[in-house]
Amino acid sequence: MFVRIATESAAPRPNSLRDLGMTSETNALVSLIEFSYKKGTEIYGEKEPAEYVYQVKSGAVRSYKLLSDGRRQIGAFHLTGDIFGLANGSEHRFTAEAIVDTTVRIVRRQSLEIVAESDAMVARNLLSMTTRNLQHAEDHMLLLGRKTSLERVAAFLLEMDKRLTAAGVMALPMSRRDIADYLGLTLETVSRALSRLHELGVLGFIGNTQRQIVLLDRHQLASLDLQP
Amino acid sequence: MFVRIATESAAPRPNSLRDLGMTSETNALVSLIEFSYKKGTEIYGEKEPAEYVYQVKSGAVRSYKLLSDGRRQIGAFHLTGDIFGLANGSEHRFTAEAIVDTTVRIVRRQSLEIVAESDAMVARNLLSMTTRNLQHAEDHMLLLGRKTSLERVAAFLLEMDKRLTAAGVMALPMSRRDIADYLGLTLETVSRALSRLHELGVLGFIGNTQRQIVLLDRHQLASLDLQP
DNA sequence: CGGGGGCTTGAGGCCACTCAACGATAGTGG
DNA sequence: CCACTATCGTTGAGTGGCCTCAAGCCCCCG
Repeated sequence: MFVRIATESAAPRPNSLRDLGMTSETNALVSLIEFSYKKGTEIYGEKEPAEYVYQVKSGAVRSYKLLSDGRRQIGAFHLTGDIFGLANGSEHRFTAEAIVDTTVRIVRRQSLEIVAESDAMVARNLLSMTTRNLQHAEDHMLLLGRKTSLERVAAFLLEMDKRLTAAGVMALPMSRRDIADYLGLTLETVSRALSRLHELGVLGFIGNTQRQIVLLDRHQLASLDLQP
Repeated sequence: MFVRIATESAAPRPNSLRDLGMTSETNALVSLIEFSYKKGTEIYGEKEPAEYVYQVKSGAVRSYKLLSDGRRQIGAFHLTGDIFGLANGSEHRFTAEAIVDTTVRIVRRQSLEIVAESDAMVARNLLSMTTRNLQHAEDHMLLLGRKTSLERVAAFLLEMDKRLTAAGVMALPMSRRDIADYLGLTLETVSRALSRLHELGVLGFIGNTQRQIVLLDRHQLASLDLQP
């Protein structure tokens, strides 16, 4: 599973995983290590003991649950900068896989807990991160329970737009199947919805791969979603 | 909205809301007050400032989100003993309504936060409660995204069985419509699924209302759900 | 006792799923 | 360098599970 190991570069750039666990004095307690995973490999499995907390340095990760017959529900995508695997509890509740070649930083969960015990700010950060995850799950329940396929795809595009658009174009790392399993649809339905949005002039495709999307009309897209 | 006000009875019985915020010394800081809500009334609304945290003393509560066209997704039912409204963040993310006549205990959110600042155990309890809520939401995403109607209803019955069965019979406080909006279905589909489970001999109805259910075959019900 | 809300059941329709074919692309090995 | 293959995405045709609409029953409650 672990493809490459490298100690972190010496330059102490600020980053959220460091921010989460470290005031300057306790800094030395927690070491940040990097790991790389090839496309498609598992980072950890559901029910495995949660030994580490992860932050995406580059690449993308999917967290999912499986039913015994293979139906899959992706709970979240983790993109550059995101922290995941924070399974407060001894076991992971999702399986995490690299969607593309991915490098992560890790810290031992235990060392975080020890620091949190004495540092109220660290404890607050843990809580606010968990709360953010909870809020995402709550919004996603509404999507999965009550939205139409077009609304789901529109919501997905708006979410990704906020998180990974660079220079006006959104380079999706995940496949149609991943999107479908995130939105509770089939890949064909996702494809049809994207084609429909293309016809409507809401989005355009760039290049010959279908994973680079440019949003032409965010306003119309937002009206196709429907939050309140 | 507030129907009746009563100060808590003097006898200091242990209860989780107290456990959450209190070590014996700080006890006096946080006062527990009771409020009662008539069936169908709102306890708080989505986007309202979250001033209080609640615990159900008796009755039942639904937490839900609405889309602008009226589609509703219930995120959770809160039954006797449950703590809710812990919206770590300044605004509530759900609307909460009393399903039946309900009495709750409340504490100011702010007083909890102050205590948490100095008491690591309280902080840990806040985090573990939020984590429990997150876990529930994660499981519910799998249900909403990937399970069939029969699997959803079976899962619902098993969940309620764990939480409110007394003397072998489960007295559901919520209507078919509430169940449907919790499971991402229509009330007719819920009704049909229950009828089907009745035909299969998995459950029986008691009395002339349809809300008292006795589970006759939990094993078969569990096999109709499907977690792993 | 009349009215209304909650529940069940049936008939029909629709949206998303299933199954299938096809084109395009990227990776593989001769 | 070029088949060869596997993977990914799109699109069409047909099906089916859940939704919609409707009727009727029962119970509660005024």
